[in-house]
Amino acid sequence: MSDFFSRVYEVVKLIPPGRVTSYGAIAKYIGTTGSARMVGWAMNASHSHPEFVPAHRVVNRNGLLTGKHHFDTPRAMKELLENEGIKLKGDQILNFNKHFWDPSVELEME
DNA sequence: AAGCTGACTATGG
DNA sequence: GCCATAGCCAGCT
Repeated sequence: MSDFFSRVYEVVKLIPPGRVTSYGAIAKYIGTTGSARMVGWAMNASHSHPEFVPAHRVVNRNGLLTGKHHFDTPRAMKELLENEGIKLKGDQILNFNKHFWDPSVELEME
């Protein structure tokens, strides 16, 4: 498996409960800024990962649950997020800025 | 082997 | 402010 995927999974697993981040933020943290698609692709391949990857905590830059349809059930993502205390308006995360978790900042990585 | 697709993001009109 | 286009790169057909 590529290191890229391992790093994505590692970062995603580091996302605290009740927090969310964006594909772009993860991509930036890894160093593949601009390749946010690859992060999403890694999520799609997360089913090949031996450990659970909280992909439901990863949303797009708008705080929209774009990847919900890739879960077992379309509402699984929403249910998981609400279960962690995140309020949602349909597929849109409310107070997204407040729940936003930037690995480049929170992990104080340089 | 070559081309298309995709869980994104930024920029331009 | 919303719609269209371009850049990104690895996996799948």
